[in-house]
Amino acid sequence: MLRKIPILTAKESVSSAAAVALPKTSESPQLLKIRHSMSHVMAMAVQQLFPNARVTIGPWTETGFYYDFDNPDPFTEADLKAIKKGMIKIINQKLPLQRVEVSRAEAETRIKAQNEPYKLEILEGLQEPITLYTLGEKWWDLCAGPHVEHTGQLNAKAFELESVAGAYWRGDENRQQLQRIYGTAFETPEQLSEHKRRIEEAKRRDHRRIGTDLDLFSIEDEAGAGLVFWHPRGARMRLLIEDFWREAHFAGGYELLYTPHVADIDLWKTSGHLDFYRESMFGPMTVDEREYQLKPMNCPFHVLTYASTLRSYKELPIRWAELGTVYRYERPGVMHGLMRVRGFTQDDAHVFCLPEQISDEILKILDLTETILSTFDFRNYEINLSTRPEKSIGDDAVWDLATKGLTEALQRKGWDYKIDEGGGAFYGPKIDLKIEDAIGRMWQCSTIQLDFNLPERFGLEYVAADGSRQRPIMIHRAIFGSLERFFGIMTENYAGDFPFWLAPEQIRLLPVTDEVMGYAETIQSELSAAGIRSRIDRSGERLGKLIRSGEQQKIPVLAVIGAQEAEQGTLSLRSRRQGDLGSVGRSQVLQAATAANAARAAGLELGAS
RNA sequence: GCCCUUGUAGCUCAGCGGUAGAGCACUCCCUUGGUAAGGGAGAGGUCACGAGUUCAAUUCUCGUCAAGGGCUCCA
Repeated sequence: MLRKIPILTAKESVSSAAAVALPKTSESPQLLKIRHSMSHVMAMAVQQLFPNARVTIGPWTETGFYYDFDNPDPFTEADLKAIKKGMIKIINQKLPLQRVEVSRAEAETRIKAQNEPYKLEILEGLQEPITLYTLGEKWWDLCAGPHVEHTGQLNAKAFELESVAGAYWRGDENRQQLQRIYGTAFETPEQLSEHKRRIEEAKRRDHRRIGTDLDLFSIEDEAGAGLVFWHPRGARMRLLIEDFWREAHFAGGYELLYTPHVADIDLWKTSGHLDFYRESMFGPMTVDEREYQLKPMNCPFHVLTYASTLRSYKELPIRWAELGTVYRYERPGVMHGLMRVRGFTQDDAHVFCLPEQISDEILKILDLTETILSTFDFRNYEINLSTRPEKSIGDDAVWDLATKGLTEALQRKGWDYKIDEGGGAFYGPKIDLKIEDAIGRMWQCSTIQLDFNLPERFGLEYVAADGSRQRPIMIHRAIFGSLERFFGIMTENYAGDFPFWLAPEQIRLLPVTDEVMGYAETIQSELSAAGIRSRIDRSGERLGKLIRSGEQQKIPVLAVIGAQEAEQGTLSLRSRRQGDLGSVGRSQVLQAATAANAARAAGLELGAS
């Protein structure tokens, strides 16, 4: 008999294909006009309602538009409603938008007549011809366009004002704080509702929500902002991730290090971090009249480890990795769940190698990166190669060699990449990798950076074949970046529906009656002995409730145990990803679960019984 | 750090100048129930923290801390 079970397929769990496509602004010339014009309509509506509001800039963004105002009073939610109404009125009037070319002098006269100081400042930076757009007869704005021909081409049912936020004039925090109103607009109401659906979807996946619901982690007021508490379920997942990470690194020829959490502040003077990042570091502490610093980076420690003995060229490449927890002072107001915290764990590694080894080493890193990320179902990447900036150290020959090494490795790997000319750090070129999640968002996690600076500062050497002392090339790399942040991204990618191997509780045993509790306990100890994470639901509720709780907690496999199962030595399996798996022998379940863990699989593979 | 919003039970939220409520979760009792909520009872709150106004503050004002949306920043 077929049962009606809402089944989450593997496909759905990682991607929810949308029927309505939502182009980015830059991908649709028409949408660009709509959004750009919409911001002008909004500005006009605002000035009708708030005559004291001064206009500044109002560009489109990839997902909508905004306009920054200088207004004596902050805008409220109620104001947004009124502004929206005003916009609809303007749209319905089908006002023409017309491009007008004027001389600088005329533009200046017109702006002064309207008392718009910000516009005047914008004008200073413009070159002739100066263009402005009129909206109807009374309102106009300095603008290069393009715009729709008249507001009738804007759909009054396909736009929304979304939020008010503070923003600085010209993005400079020392200048006037402005009121920014964000909005979005589409060609059709269907697109708008799809846009809203996606916002809801992102909310549903929010790792902060899931972290609380599934009891994975918390951040405690009493302890301080940006400091993460891993609860047992989250800690178990983190451990699984770390175990996998270690295994992959040993297989990739790395050795692991453990280094201290604090060290003499001189280390950070030598490394140069103190000069550059003092404001982003936790303050120093004095012990025995010596100043110590909580570590914001692991690299100096790895460098010291390298320097602890004389190295031969025969030892290179040296690959050392560490899950190193670092602390950085983040300004209040910038923390965000696990994504931006003050204490986090870098999956940091440093490779010390010869110049001619660069290409091979980078390729190995790219391979390892792919191995690790794809295990979490991140398979689409966006790669950037950043080259030498103007202000930088090291001589041209080394930069060329290094950049060539990175390029060569990317080509050998067969990955497409973009070049960010001059985007490298002052101390070396780098490769950054972004991963795409299930709903199309890009997240930068992995980074591979060459560093000519630290080996220099710490005087690192190796003895070359000819007996001379040479400076090794140093590569910094992180794959997850921050373990905390990656955990957040991964959680949102899976929407909390973790693959079988990673779930903190893999199988929940649901006894139909108390009579089968003994059998359930036997199964549970069998599973535990095999390293499979299971629990018996002892709440004593009816089966329907047990199922509901299990599904709400996103347990990958629910195993119903009744008199029938106890008698036959089976379990009735219900998988979140695979649906009803029917009645399965206990040894077969054990086998399949063990195999799934070993293979780090998303679900169980049950052979014919 | 800056702008706006918020902070009431573990979670989601209601409430209000006279000292506290709901749903879910939790505990106990009844029910032994077969694939997304069985019934009943109970416990649980310095209303974030500090100060001020007031006869009286969870409620109003100010400050602090934290969270959310942005801005700025991010080795």
